[in-house]
Amino acid sequence: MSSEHGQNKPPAPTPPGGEQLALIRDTVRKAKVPRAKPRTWRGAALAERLPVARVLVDKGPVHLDKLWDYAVPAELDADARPGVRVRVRFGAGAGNVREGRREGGGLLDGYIVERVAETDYKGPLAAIAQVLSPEPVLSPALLALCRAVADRYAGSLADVLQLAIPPRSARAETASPTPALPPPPRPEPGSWTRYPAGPGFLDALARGGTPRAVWTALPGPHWPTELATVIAATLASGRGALAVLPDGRSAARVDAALTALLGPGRHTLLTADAGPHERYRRWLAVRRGSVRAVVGTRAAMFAPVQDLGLVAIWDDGDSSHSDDNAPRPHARDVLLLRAVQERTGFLAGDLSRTVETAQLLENGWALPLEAGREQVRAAAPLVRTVSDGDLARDPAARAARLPSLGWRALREGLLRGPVLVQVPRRGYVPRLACERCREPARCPHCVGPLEAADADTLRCGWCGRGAHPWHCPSCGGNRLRATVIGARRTAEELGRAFPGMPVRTSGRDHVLDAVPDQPALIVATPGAEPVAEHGYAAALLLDGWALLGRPDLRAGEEALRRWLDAAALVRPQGEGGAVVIVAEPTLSPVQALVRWDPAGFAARELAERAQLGFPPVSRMASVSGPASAVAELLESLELPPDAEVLGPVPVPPAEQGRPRRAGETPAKRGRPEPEEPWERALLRVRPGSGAALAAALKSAQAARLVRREGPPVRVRVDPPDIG
DNA sequence: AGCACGCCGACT
DNA sequence: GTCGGCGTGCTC
Repeated sequence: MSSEHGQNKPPAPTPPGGEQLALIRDTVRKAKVPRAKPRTWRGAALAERLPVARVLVDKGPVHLDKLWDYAVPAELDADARPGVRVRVRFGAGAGNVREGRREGGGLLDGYIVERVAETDYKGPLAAIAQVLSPEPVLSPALLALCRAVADRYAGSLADVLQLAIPPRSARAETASPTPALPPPPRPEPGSWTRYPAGPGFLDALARGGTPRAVWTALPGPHWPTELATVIAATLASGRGALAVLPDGRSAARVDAALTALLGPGRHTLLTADAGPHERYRRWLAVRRGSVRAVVGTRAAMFAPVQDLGLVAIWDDGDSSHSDDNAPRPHARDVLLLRAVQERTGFLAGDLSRTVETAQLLENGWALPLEAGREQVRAAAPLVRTVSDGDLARDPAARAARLPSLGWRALREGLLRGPVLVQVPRRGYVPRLACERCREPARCPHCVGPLEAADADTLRCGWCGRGAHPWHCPSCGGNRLRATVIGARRTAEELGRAFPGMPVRTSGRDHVLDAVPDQPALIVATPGAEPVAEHGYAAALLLDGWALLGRPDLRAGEEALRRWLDAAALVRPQGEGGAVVIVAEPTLSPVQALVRWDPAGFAARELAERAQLGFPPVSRMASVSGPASAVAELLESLELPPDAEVLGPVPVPPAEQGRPRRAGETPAKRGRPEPEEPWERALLRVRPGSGAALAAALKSAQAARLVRREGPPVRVRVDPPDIG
């Protein structure tokens, strides 16, 4: 009975009597699973010390978001340490003492959170079925962090653990741990001397301090090395450091800078493209303390760095810092929680500045790390604006829709090196606008945004009605600004305007990392701009109105961020670097670019948000789903007294997202519900009540799930797209 | 989520 | 008299 139908599995330990039934069931159910079969341990002796394990079940519905007590068999005593992955039987009947009957209940994965002497549970404990691996992957610090993240985002601990702990790869665990290298010597400040507070910040880190700063990086190629220097200074104190970057490209640049600074062996790169096995191997090396510094993309925000001394984030305004999976935590906020919980230094670095980091400065939690005006002038290109009505007289330039100033900048730049042309992504433009006054075109029936269904048809993005003869309600114009011309067509047109000049494009599908230092036109969409070896000679930022016209609270902030990112790749003004932006010169993001003043812009933006009661000054959450389900959830919410409910309003079909998992039939009463229109409500609380709001949402959501009330409702704390 | 227990209608 | 509907509640 110990062989399982010829499968070449290791022989089962001889079970105590009366267990055949369970073995047979497992064999029949999943004969292909090559795992050691879990035992039921009935009658087995328990561990002598601390025979109770408190287990967090990894998957399952939200209301399982609590600890369960299991007995620890003596045989598993040594391996069943806090933090290890285990399998437990869970479900009705599992503990039922109808002898010899069921050993039922499914096997679920989980983690031992602690070992204790006694249980509060009145009833017989089931035993842990199996210790999957003796590797303690869930440390107390990681658990505390994940709990805090789950609370902040009204999500379940199990969901957060899934983001924080990579899937196991048994092979990776067998590698013998290498001892950590000794702390490196304290690094030279290098280009940090351009910032008055820079050397002091490095010094504080190197001496074991925990300074907190918002760093507005000077334009140019130095920031990866500067970030690496900050990490090296923290390592010099004998502590670890963690830096999170928005994409693999920028993470690789900082990784390379660290290698140049420290050589190999003291740091590791944690990004998705390493593959699951390699990722787990590196993660383990970090957890085991072999490697003290981590550079990575957002999943690295949970990296179990030992004795963490600094957490850093680069470009926190980039949307890829929001995780895709529930509860969709933002790397900046996770790192802020870590900085507080693990008492570390904090650095948010950026060429621009978000309102969130502006708020850290305003309330005094962090200090600014900024260069003086003369350093900015020395590093930044000359920025000029041109309104796009002003078309060049040159026929080739007219054909490429270039204003004269832009045309000149391109022509002169190309004499001295590569020139960057930034074009908003096609499809990035959410709505049409009046050609004359730029007033967004709205549906005459429901005020939704109008879209161009095809060349000649207008349709409302919300209600779907057509709006054929359109007139601008504010200026009476009847011509619409259509779509943005995409990168590829822009490249074709520029190629005709500059015959013989090489034209390359970099966009979503094929992103260029770098371009050589030769005259060429580089057409790129925002975020995909290649680095030029010695900087671009010039840049032309086209169709600024498209970035600014997005119906989003962050449109201005985001546009400025995109422009600064591109303009920072251009040579300094003193070396002839020039930027021309095609946009309305009076708009404040445009002016902030011309003055190279992201800090001032963010401060004004923050003040405005405070005035309007918008995040991050207040905290918001969105609740969306079928109208009746949203209404029920709102009804059952026990909100803090200062909470406001905005809406609900209809959700345009395009934003409803994919339907929930298949096989879920909302109609249980036989009465098939018609697919109900979706609604979204926003909840808003004053500063300080964010935790109460999240707690209220979490318990209302849990109550719904426990009672299986209708279709699920999507809850999101800090929704990114409030317009 | 599963899966039991439990309390009311039409069937061999 | 039972079989079985799915409402309610628990799972260490």
